[in-house]
Amino acid sequence: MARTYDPAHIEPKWQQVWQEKGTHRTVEDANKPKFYALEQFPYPSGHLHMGHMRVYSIGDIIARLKRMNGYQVLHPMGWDAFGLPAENAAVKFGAQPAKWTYENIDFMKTQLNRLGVSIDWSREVATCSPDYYKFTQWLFLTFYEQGLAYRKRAFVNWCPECSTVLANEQVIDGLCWRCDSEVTKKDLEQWFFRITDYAERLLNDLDNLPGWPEKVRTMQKNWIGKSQGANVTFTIPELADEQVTVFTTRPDTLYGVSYMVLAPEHPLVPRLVAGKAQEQEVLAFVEEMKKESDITRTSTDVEKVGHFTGAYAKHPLTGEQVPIWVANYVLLDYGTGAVMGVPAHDERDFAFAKKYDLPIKVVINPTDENIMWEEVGITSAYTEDGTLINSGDFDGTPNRDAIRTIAEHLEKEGKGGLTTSYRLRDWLVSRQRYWGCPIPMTYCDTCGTVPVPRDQLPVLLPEDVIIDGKRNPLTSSEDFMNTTCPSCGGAARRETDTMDTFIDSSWYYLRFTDANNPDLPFSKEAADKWLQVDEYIGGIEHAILHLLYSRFFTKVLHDAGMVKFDEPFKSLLTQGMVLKDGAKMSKSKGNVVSPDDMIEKYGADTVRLFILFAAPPERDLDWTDTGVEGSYRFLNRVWRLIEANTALFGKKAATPKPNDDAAKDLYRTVHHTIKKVTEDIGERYTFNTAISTIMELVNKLYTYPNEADRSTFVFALETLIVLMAPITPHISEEMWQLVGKEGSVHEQTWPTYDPQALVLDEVEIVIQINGKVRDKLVVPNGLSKEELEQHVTANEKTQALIEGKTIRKVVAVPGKLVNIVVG
RNA sequence: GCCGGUAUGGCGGAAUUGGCAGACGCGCGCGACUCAAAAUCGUGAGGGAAACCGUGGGGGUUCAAGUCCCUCUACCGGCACCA
Repeated sequence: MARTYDPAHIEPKWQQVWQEKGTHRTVEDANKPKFYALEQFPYPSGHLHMGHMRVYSIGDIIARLKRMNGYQVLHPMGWDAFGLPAENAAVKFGAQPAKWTYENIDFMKTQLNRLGVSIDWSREVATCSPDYYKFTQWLFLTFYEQGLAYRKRAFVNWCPECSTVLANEQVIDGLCWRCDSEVTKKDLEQWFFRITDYAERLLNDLDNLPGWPEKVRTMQKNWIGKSQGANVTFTIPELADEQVTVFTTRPDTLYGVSYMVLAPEHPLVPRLVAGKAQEQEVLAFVEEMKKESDITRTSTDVEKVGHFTGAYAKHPLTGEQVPIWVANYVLLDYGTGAVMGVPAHDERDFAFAKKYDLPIKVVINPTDENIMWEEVGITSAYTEDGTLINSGDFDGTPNRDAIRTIAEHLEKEGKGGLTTSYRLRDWLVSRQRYWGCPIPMTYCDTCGTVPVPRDQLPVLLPEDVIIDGKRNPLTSSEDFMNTTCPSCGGAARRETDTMDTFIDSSWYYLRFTDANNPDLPFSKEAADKWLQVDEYIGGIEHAILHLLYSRFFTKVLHDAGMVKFDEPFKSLLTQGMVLKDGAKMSKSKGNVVSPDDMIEKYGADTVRLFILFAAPPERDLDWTDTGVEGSYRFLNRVWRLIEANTALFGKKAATPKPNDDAAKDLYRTVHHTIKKVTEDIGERYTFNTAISTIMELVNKLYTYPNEADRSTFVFALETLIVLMAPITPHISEEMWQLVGKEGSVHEQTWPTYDPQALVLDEVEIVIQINGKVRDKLVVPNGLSKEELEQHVTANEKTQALIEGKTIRKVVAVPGKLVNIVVG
């Protein structure tokens, strides 16, 4: 009686066996090469969705292949467990954040195991566990000691909905990354990480990451936003020659300056307007601007608004009086917070000058032209290259050269020089929320800001707090707030902000290498052994946030001597979204496909197979019910093939003796399949084509003649089971047992192909006439160009095709084609 | 505006180094099995009667272009009054 394929029965069975035998434990074996396969760990929101299924299926197939290929593989999993949803659950239905989170983790862990993912759970981490966040605090202290964590008062991004501040990276088009509320500004004293110190390295080292998608590297480049130019220092005679510096990318236009603009928040503004007629008007404007977010203020739709301060600066080279303005479009925290206005050569400045009737002074002529600007007038900014005019000693210099020469001249005079600006700002890491890692700092009236010593970590999150979504919850715990100063022992106050959860996830990949170390975040030895992560898999949504922060962390820890590498992720695979009917799955659209339902109906192997087959990993994948049916059908097809032939198998591996044409062909196909699957899964990550090649093998096995050699047939079936093991682990294990093999299929050595076996005796050659396919011809393999040409031109079929025509040229490509050009 | 990516049958996609475009799968047609259906097995198809035409449009290089070069278009994404 034939057994039918029953995933509901075999999948839980093998999952239990693997767990009991510890099959997925990390094997530490110095004789083997290492491989660190990592998927971005999930936030424990409650349940895994199809996107999770996809990322973990991709990671698992890679990890399993490497294991069978003789690598020691680290394939761990954890939980990005701090975050606002746990607090929202507390506000909404009174849940305790910790309890809510750990219950979600339990459930999602079950889901992951049901997918058959080969995870070493002995290294599991949850960022909300004191065992983990103790070391997040430990590392915060490292940043502090390195001078990279500092506190400053600033206008920061504030999300009213989340009642907390946000980093620049968390403001997307002026909206909060999590809740899409409009972000406003707030003047607060907050902790920052000095990521701008690393801007240049974060930018340059992108070139050392060939394993990253171009797209992600470009996004990071854009975000860092390097801009080369010059600082130019003006003086203000009426303020006792106080200096004010502008940043410009066009120092070559310095002689064309007709005004200067400061950001409204620029510290000089109140002094410039003091006692002037403009004072009231300007200060009112400044107050108005402080309320607006940078995004609204500098949006392209918003009109440029400026006010004259009544004050003048002195031009550093000409000594001319330059009127000083304030305007909405100048930002305090980019460049120097001040710009020079050159209307003749900048479109924005031109529009501003026209609006406020400021002088326009031309200082660049198109090369080889002598335009009489005074006569013809100027109707738009001239932004092309050219030659300097009206520029003192620099007249006649090509403007490209003048960028450098003018900057160098300024430097000699002590009035500026070449410099670089970045768009990247320091990372604001404080959050006014409860469910996060407490910042290990205390404030003492006597000693000031005092870090909590490492031997007093962790600073535990208190439980006697009020979470109402309004105030900072930690301020509601008197016990937490009031502490003693670690330095003088006197009364002190604790920092009540927690850290941005992106700090937790900026180092978890390091913790996995030494997850149970009680004394250190990780040992240098373990980190240096396993890092870099050989393949990191996750969504494109972290292209800037998590991936930039993690790179920054790694560089800081490298500089602190804690690790030898300075980039964490050698290769990055950004998987596409899982769509249904061409749209993102969402509850509101009602197009959500539940992984649990699918696994229940078809089994995890079918889900994995479909996910990997339906699209290459980096593209979006459209979930189709008929497609899943097809994958299920294929597994049934394989099952029946094996089941019907179990009697042929012996305990020992089959030794193929291909001695007839069908067997020879099958033997060659098996080796071709091994090669293709090995390369597609192991190197190219095109799992879809690996699977299609396996399907072709199965199709061939179905048409294999009964009278052809059995040993080759069994060899093919055995190889098939092994090749499927990384993709569909449960059915492969079951079939391995079904045919009487010993041990686990997952402990088998990955087959290697014999290049000799791929060589054909005869090959089919395409015959082209003038580049068009006209016929095909079977010729012996291995003919040289000349032999092939001779062979084909002498052939009757070819003769017939070219009859009556003159051969002008013959191009022969061995093994492929012969193209005959006739006149 | 600057930067990056993508474009192939009815659909998902393949073609890795310039060498038979459309592998594999879905869907569809036909056949076998069946009283019938499902399941399964087999089989067929890019368009066109054909010459031929076909990889977003136009041009080019080449014996040969989905693949290389130029140019344009559409869509997706990042940055953006960034000085």
